[in-house]
Parts: sequence; C-alpha cells; structure tokens
Amino acid sequence: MGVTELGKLIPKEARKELKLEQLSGRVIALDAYNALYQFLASIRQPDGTPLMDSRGRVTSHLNGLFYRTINLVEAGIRPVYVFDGKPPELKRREIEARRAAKEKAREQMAKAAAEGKTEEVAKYAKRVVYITDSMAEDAKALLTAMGIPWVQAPSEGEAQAAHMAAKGSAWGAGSQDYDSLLFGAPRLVRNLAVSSRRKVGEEYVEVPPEVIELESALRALKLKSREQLIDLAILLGTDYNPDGVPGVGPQRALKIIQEHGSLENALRTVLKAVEWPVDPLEIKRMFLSPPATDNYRVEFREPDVAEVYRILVEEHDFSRERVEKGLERLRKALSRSRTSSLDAFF
DNA sequence: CGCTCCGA
DNA sequence: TCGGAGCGG
Repeated sequence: MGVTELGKLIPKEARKELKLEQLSGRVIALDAYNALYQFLASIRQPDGTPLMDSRGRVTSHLNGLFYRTINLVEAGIRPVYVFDGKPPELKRREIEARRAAKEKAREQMAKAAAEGKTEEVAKYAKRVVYITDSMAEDAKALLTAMGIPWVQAPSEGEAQAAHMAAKGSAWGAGSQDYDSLLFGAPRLVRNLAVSSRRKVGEEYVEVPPEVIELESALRALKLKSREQLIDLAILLGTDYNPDGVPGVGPQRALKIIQEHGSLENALRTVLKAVEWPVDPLEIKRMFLSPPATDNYRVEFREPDVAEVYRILVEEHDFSRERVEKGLERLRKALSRSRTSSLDAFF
C-alpha cells in the first residue's frame, strides 16, 4: 500500500532500470514484510491454496524467501532484512481499513467457493493474506540459519531501512512502496528479483529492478527538499491519511507545494477549509523523525547447513534435494563475495 | 515467486 | 538455448 499515488507522480526520468548484477557489492536494507506479503500472495496453487507443510502450516513465505535471497546473494547483493515492529498509533485507521477489506475479501472468497468458481476463489485468496507472528519468526530463523542479517525495527520497517540507508549502513532501501523515500532513504530499489514479471491484462511484462534516487525524484518533481516531498505525499494520501485531501489530485497537490513552499503555508491559505481526520503536521513529524534504532549489526556468516535442513526439511517438509541444491548455490555465492570484496563479509 | 522439465 | 507449463509444501 503505502504512498501509491506518489509513485504514479514519479516519472521515468527519475528511475534507473538495471540488472541485478549492477547492484553487486551493495548492502540493501529490505522491507521484510513487503517481501513476505508478495510471496504469500503469489506462491499459490491455481485454486488459491498456499504451500503448506504436513501439519497445515503455510510455507509460501519460506519458499520465496529462501530462493530469492539465494538469487540476490548470487548477484553479489548483500541483503539485510528489516522486520516491522509495533505499528504506530497513527496507522490504526489504515490497519482497521485493511482488516475490513480482508474481511470482505474473505466473504467474497467463500461465496465464490460455494459457487465453484475456482479462479475467483484464487483472486480473493490473495487479498486475504496476513502475516502471523509465527510466520515472521520462521522467516527470521531461516535467515539466521542462512547467515543473512536481519534487523528488528522498533516500529515501521521502512523507516528503519531508510534510517540504515541514510546512515550509510546500507546503500539503499528495498521495497515496492515509496515510503522509504519519505523516511529519508537516499535510494529506493524496487522490483528486486531475478525475473520480475507482472501480469498486465493477460500478458506478462518483464519488470526489471529499478533505483530511484531521492535527489532525482525531487528534481523531476521540481521540489526543493524531502520535506516538500513529504508535504506532497500527505496531500496525496499516506498510510496515516489514506484518503489524502478529497478533491485534490496529483497535479494540483504538486502545484500547491511548489507554489506555497510547505504544507504549513498551504494549511494557512489554500487548504484552510480542509478538515483532516488526523493532524497532518503529526504525519509530517512521523515521516521526518520516525522511531528507528542504531542497535543492529549487518554481519554475514557462513550458512548453518544443519539448521537450514532442520527448519525447511524436518520442520516444514521441503525436499531435501532442493534445499541441498539451494544451499550449495548459497555457499558458492558467499565464498565468491568474500574473495571479491576484501572487507564486507566476515 | 522461482525452479525444473520438456518440446521446439 | 529458449520459454511455457506445472509444481513446490
């Protein structure tokens, strides 16, 4: 979700498409929940059933996380996954709205199932995706066993990832959402996958990785600062005010910020009559200085092979042969990274 | 989503 | 060597 409208406003000139290998040697702070959601939504059977172990526990997220992480490391990328902590109070309305939307999807799914419409069931099933604590714990345990670092954010994962990128602990933040830019990441990496394909109508279109630099985005939008980008986003709608300002579309919002210079000025003039469900200046403060921690380490280790087998094969019924093959790729890729960059690993 | 297999 | 189909858990 995030700031979808902002994404539509960022033109192609501000985006640099590239090959995964061009990110070789970079530490990228990945929004773990964003990735897990994608896996849980897309790794499914045609009827919408996710992958599950023999005890009925969902494993789609582990499947996706395992193979994607290996691919990133093979490309020379050093991923550090950032997990969400406690959501900010400001997000409560959005979280409730999402829960309601899922509830509705669940009902539609049940209806489609009763009518025997398999494709419809699959469509709605993807909207009902949720990440339980145990799924997050599984993912963290797998990453630890793979030797890949992860960080527990105090609150929003994207804010923590942006903080790490701003400090230089990471080169950029990786997510599909644009919020990292608002939180101060100097670079946002999107579509971070080997063969990112997206269904457009009936066709599948290749979606290569892309980097959006904060400075490029500002230049393209003719804005002077991240603060102005935040102001723009608040007019368009964020997770903390999903509806934005009714009646103000992207072009008008951009014009308001360009001409009035700041949200504060606009609130005193053109937006004087607007009623806000939450204080927009509180939202601005959240983006400018969100909860984040410096208590983390970005350390890559040799994979603990036995532990990966325990989690994936013994605990969750993955095929031993496939996991073995994956671990071999991971091991090779890690040793290559070690010889090519003298510092980084270990 | 990503892997593997198989047919061209 | 490529790419679509089908499966993974």
